[in-house]
Amino acid sequence: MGTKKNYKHLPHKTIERLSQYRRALLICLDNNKSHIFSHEIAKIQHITPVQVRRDLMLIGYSGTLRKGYNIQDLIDLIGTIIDNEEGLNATIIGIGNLGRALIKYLSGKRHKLEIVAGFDTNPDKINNEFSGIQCYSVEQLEKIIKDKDIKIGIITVPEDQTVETAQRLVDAGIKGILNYTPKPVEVPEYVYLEEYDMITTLEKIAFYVKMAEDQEK
Amino acid sequence: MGTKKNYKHLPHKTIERLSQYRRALLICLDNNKSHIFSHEIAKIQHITPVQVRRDLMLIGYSGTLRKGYNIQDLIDLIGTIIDNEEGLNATIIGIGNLGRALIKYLSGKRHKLEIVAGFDTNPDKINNEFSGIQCYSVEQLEKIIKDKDIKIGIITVPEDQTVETAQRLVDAGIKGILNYTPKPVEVPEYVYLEEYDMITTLEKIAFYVKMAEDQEK
DNA sequence: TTTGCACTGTTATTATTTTAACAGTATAGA
DNA sequence: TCTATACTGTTAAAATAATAACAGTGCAAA
Ligand SMILES: NC(=O)c1ccc[n+]([C@@H]2O[C@H](COP(=O)([O-])OP(=O)(O)OC[C@H]3O[C@@H](n4cnc5c(N)ncnc54)[C@H](O)[C@@H]3O)[C@@H](O)[C@H]2O)c1
Ligand SMILES: NC(=O)c1ccc[n+]([C@@H]2O[C@H](COP(=O)([O-])OP(=O)(O)OC[C@H]3O[C@@H](n4cnc5c(N)ncnc54)[C@H](O)[C@@H]3O)[C@@H](O)[C@H]2O)c1
Repeated sequence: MGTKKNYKHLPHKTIERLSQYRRALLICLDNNKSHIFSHEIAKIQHITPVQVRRDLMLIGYSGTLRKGYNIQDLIDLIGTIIDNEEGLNATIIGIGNLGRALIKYLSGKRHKLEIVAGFDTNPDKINNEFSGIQCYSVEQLEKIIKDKDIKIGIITVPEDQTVETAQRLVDAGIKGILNYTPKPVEVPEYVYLEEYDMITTLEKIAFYVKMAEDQEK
Repeated sequence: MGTKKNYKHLPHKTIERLSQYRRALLICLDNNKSHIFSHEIAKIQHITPVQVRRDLMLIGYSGTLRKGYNIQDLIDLIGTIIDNEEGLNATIIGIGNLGRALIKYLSGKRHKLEIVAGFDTNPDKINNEFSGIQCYSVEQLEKIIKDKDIKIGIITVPEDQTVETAQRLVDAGIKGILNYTPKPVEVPEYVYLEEYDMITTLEKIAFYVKMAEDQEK
């Protein structure tokens, strides 16, 4: 057993929750709190206190009895686990409605995970800034990904441009892709891919709303 | 054992995948295909053929040996499971960048799950249409939710308006909420809640990209 | 007309994730 | 100083989800 934990074996769901815990903790910190109980975190995240404690156990963090967890320490520890020490650069391809919403939301939020460029094909967008992020022509995609050492690409182009865009990102050496278009993409196994489609979430909600209604009858 | 399946006990993950299968199938239908194999569906969704077959088994659908599954039939069956027969109306609160992206994406896509109204506080938005959807003043929220029988609310207001918005939706009788703001909300147990924050997804990607890099060394 | 193949459908097994149970302990108050 | 309380940390059990194993079957080619 070395001193360095192997966070490699943390459950996927724990990784997701750690990110969520940190966001909640940052808000608590703003409210001038120094400590927080597992049941308080749990309430915010709609989960059980046990699950919170178990996650924290897995990352080897200990709180103080009757005081709870030190918020700043926990934020820092979560940072050492999920952040890349040197930081990780990301880019958004397609500066339309969705792309702009995401840029605006992310810009300046995370210093270890920064949007450092946007790309578009529309001349009206190219060479303009959006929420402080420069938009480049897609023609420069490969060059700028290399120059700025961009590792993560977020795809928000029109559906019919998705496959080509993903391929170019992969070829340019990107390591992670977040695809928000409804067109699923294929990537080599060494590229980490996540896809999100709101319709899945909405239809899931619709299903459970329907189930609840059927129950009533 | 009645004739009607009790889809109530379908795994949550299966529900999500059914929605995804249907989206993929609709695309295949456009391409003039009549049948599809489990391994074809699997490829699109980045899962295994076994998982596809298992999901279809759970909903009681049988394909044809050596021909695969009838696409139209499967689409219809998935519809009877996840759609509400009479349709389900939804609304988006906050017609900013994100709200507009979502409205545009959803409008006209699903006839059983329709966005029938938008709400905003900004006079420039109110009484205008966005992708064919009328935007109303939030002052009319309760009235229009009742009049139009809206069951699902999508929240895309500024963060500091989230809690109040959610409360009003609940009070107005909404049954499902999809919260896209970074502020977690609390709702009664009879309201089905989903929250999505891109930062979770991005930080998860960052984590696995980092892990992959550490591996290389 | 038989054999191999390429599929589906189902059961069995394993892995992952959540929940429960409970032991341990510092603090506050009697 | 003792005891109840309100927490944390850990192990055990249960629930959920994914994977594997394999039986069944009809077509196609020989
Ligand atoms: N996953 C979801 O929940 C979700 C929600 C809404 C929209 N979407 C999808 O996101 C995508 C963007 O939606 P939007 O509303 O922002 O659309 P949009 O039309 O407003 O934006 C698309 C942008 O991409 C640019 N573009 C076009 N081709 C390009 C290329 N080859 N390279 C780079 N940029 C290019 C366009 O100039 C435009 O600025 C669409 O595919 C849409 O279906 C997904
Ligand atoms: N979950 C995610 O991944 C994600 C991504 C991007 C943005 N966001 C969040 O989504 C929200 C919207 O982002 P945006 O970029 O569209 O912001 P925006 O400022 O462009 O839009 C917000 C809209 O809400 C309206 N509004 C303000 N108060 C309101 C109220 N009380 N009721 C109804 N409407 C009201 C505003 O007039 C505006 O039109 C923000 O909270 C943002 O943080 C989430």
